[in-house]
Amino acid sequence: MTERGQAVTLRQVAAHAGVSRQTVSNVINAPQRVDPVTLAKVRSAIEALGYQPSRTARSLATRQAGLIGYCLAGLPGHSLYMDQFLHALTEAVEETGRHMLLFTAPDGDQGLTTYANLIAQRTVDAFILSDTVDEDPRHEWLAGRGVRFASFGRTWPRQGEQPGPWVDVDGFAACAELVTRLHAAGHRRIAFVGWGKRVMMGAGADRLRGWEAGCRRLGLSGRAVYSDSDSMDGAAHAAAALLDDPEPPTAIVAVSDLLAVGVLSEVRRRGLRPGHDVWVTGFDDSLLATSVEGGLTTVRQPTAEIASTLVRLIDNAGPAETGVLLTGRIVARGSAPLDQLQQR
Amino acid sequence: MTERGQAVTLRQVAAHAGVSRQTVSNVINAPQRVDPVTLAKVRSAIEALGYQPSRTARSLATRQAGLIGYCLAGLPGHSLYMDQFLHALTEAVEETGRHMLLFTAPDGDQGLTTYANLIAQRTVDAFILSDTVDEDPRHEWLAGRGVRFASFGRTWPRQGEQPGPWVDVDGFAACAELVTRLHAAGHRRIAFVGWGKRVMMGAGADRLRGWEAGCRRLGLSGRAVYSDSDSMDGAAHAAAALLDDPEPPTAIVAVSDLLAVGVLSEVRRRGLRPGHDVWVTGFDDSLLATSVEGGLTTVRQPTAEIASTLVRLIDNAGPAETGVLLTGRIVARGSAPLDQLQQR
DNA sequence: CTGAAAGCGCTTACAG
DNA sequence: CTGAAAGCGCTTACAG
Repeated sequence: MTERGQAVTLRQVAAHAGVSRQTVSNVINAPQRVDPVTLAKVRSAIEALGYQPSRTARSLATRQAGLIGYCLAGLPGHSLYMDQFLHALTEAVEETGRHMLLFTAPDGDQGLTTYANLIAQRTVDAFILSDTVDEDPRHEWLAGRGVRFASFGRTWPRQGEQPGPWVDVDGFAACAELVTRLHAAGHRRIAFVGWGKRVMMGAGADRLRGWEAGCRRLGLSGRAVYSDSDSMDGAAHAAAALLDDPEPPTAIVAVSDLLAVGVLSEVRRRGLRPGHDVWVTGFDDSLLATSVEGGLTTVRQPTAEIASTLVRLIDNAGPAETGVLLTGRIVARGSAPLDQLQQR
Repeated sequence: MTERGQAVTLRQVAAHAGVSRQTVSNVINAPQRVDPVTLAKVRSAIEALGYQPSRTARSLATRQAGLIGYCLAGLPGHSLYMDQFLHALTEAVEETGRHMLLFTAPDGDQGLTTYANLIAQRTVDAFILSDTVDEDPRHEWLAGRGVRFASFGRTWPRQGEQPGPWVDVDGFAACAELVTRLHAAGHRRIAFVGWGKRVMMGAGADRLRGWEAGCRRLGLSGRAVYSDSDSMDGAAHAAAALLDDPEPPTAIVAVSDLLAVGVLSEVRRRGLRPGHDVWVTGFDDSLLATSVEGGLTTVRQPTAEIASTLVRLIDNAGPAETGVLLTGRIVARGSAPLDQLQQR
C-alpha cells in the first residue's frame, strides 16, 4: 500500500513461515516434493504476504525471458484481420505462462537487426512471425542462427523447403470450395477480384489458384480482375469492369473482406441486390463482414487454433512437425446465401 | 553461430579487454568517467565479441523491468483506429529504450487482477491505458496503489477529478469546427449520426456535444440519430431515417469512419452523390477513409503525438501535468470537399 | 580513473 | 523432505 510498495520477496516468506528460502522455492516450483504440512504452512505465508515471485529474478536464474517477440507490421494498416489474430495470439501465449513482447522494425535488413538485438539481449525466447511475404528473409535468417520461431503464413520459397515451422490457412481449398458451392447454388459465371498483381503473391495467389482450380474442375471459365489498390474503391472499380461485361458474373469471389465490401457497394450502386442478383463473398470474417447489410459471406480463419498451434510449434524443438495447414470455414450470410446443408 | 549460441557476457568482454567487469559496465553506463584509452579498448572488445548486456540481469540490478504494459481490448474488434495507435505507441516506448508488454484481461474486476499480478511480479514498470470507458475503474485503482500509468482517453467522472495523467483528442472542438466549416460551405441542415445511446458516452458523447454546440452557435437545429449497432449497416439505417425526412440534411457528421462509410453507402444507394448532394464526414482517419471512392473527409487524430505524450506522462512522476488535450485535424476529401483555405 | 565487494531475487543441483 | 552453497549477469556505491 506504500508508494510503489516494496515488493514482497522470497526471503520474507521464508522468514514468515519459518523455513528456508529454498523450501519456499520448492513449494512454488516443485510442490510434490514438499511435506504436506510444510506446504500448507508456506502457502499460507505466501497468501498472507501476497507474495509473487519476481519475474526478472526468475528469468535470470532459469535463463528464460518468458517473453515471445512479435513485430507489428509497418504503418499502412495491415489487414483488418491482424487485430483479431494478435488478440488470440496474446491469449495463447499467456496460457503458457509467458507474455507477448511487441516491437516494431524498419523494412529491409534493418528489420533483422532488431530481431538480432532482441536475441542478443536475451529479451525474448522466441518470435512469432506474421505478415509473411514471398521469399521473406526473416525465416531463413532466424533458422540459420538457431533462433526459435513459428510463422503464421508461408514464405512460398521458389525452391527448397519452407524454413522453420509454420501455420497457415488453406486459402486454396477454401476458395475452391466457395466455387463448388456457388456452382451448386446454380451459378455458372463466377468471377474473382484479387489484389493488384504486384502484391498478388503468397496468400493472395493461393486463393486465386483455388478459385481457378474450382472453376476448372467444373468446366467454368470465370474472369479474374485485380484491384489497383487495397481499398474498397479499387475493388469497386474492378467489380465495375466485371459487371460491364456483356455476360456479367452472377457471383464474385473477393480475396478479402475489404475488397468484398467494395464490390458490394458497386453492386448496390447499380441497383442490383447482393445475394439475389449478384452473390459476393469475402475472406477473413473481419468486423466488416457483420457490418454490411445482410452480412457478408466469408471465410473464417480458425484464429484461436492458429494462435495455439503457433505457440505449440515454438516449443516443439524437434523437426517432427514443420508445417500445419488449417481449414478455413465458410460462413454464409446475406451476400451469398449458400445452402447451409451443403456445407461439408 | 552455435545452436542457441551461448550469449556473450560482461565477464568475457572484461577478459578480452584485460579490464575488470566493473569497467566494462562503466563503459556502457557511464562512459564519461572512463579513460579514453580504456574506453576505446573496451569498446573494440565489445564490438569484436558482439556483446549486448542481458536485459534480465540489468533489470534485476536496476529494479526496472524496462517494460510497459498494455491491455488489448476485448474481442469484438475495438475501433479500427486502435491498430494505428498501438503501432505508434510501441514506437514511442521503444524510443525510451523500453518495450511494450501486451496482455489480455477478462472484463470486470477480474481484469484488475491481471494488472495487479503484473505489478506484483514486477513484470512491468507502468501501464498505458486505452479503450477508456466512463467511470473506468482501472484508473482509480491503479492511482490508489501508486502504480504508474497514463491513459489515452478520459474517464469522464461524474464528480471529482480524472484520476491520473491522461491524453485525449478534443472531439468536441473537432466536431464543432466541422459544423462551422460545413456551414461556411453553405450547409444549413447538418445532421449527426452517433453510436447507439447505450454506448453514447465518453468520446461519443463529447463529439455529439461538439456538433450540438456548433449548431447552436450558428442557430441551426440539426437532427441527431443513432446507429443501433457499431456497424455500417446500422449507420445506413440511421442515415435512411435522416434522408427520408421531408427536409433532409445536406450534410451528415458521423461519429466514426465506420459509421460514415455506412452513411455513404445509403447515400449512394439513393442515387445521391456524396460531396455534392450530401456531404459526409467521419472520425479517426482510419484505413476506411482512403478506401472509399473519392475519399472520406474525417478528423485525423495526432497519433504520434498522443503516443509520445503518453510515454512522457508515465515518467513524469510529479502531478505537474495531469492531462493533455490535443487537437484533431480535419482532413478534407471527396465526401465533403471543405475549402482547404478556410482551414484554421 | 579503476577494481574488489556486495547485492538484485530467484533456481538448481547437491548434501544431509 | 529440507537447507547451505553456488550461480544467473548485471549495477551500484565505495575504496583505492
